[in-house]
Amino acid sequence: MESAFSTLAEPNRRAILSLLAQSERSVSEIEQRLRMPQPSVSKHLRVLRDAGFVEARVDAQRRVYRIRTEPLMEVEAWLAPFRRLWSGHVDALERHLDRMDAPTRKKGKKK
Amino acid sequence: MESAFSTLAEPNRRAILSLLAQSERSVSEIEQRLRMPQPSVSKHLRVLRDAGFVEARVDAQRRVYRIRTEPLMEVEAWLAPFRRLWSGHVDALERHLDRMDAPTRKKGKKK
DNA sequence: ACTGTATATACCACAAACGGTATATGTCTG
DNA sequence: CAGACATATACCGTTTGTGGTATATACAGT
Repeated sequence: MESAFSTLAEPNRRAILSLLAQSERSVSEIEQRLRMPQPSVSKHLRVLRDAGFVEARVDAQRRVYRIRTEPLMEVEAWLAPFRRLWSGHVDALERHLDRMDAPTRKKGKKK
Repeated sequence: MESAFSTLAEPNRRAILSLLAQSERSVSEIEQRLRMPQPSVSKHLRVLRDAGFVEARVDAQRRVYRIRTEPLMEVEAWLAPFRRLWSGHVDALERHLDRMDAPTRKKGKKK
């Protein structure tokens, strides 16, 4: 897994990060909240950790994961030069999202 | 290719977008500037177009591609909730840190 | 219509990612 | 020490993405 972007390409990993954005969580907490099998959670956390997106704290048998911001700031930095292209009409995003699939917004968009 | 993020996972595609951020370009211009084979450029442009990142204008035999901002704004929107984790705004973490070493910190924000 | 140019697509081979299952490692409790 | 619990990893099969090459489509100029 080369870059921050390819790490974020996976929907489950983005979900994990969004969850961890609220507060740190143990593996089993993530497993329950996101309803995904434990090996899958561990594997995605491994990828996220290798890419620097999360770090783990050991608490007895648990590993509590929390976000590291550096890779996210990388993404932010890559995005920065494009921001001038839309700074001015901010509501274009809302129109776009509304057009996509309003009823089933929680998962990724379909093709 | 499901999401905006998986589209951005490819380095060549990010390079194309960065190039198009400066100005619109024809396929052959992209091919020359990025030194990648023409079929590769066309294929990546196809993916970018399907994901809404670019659109093409026809100019005789040329297709001139330019950026569309909506998917980039999607990324920006996904990133937004994380920004508080590193921004200079006053949130709980920041107040906590301020309490720990108040004397050396200035109160203004960075920008 | 023929030729050169610009761009798109079809096909193939290969590598890598993902989900699922089983198993290994490690830690706590009794 | 056993046995339960928490997490990680190994293995496997399938899918998907990517680069390369060849070819198809479209337009321009003569």
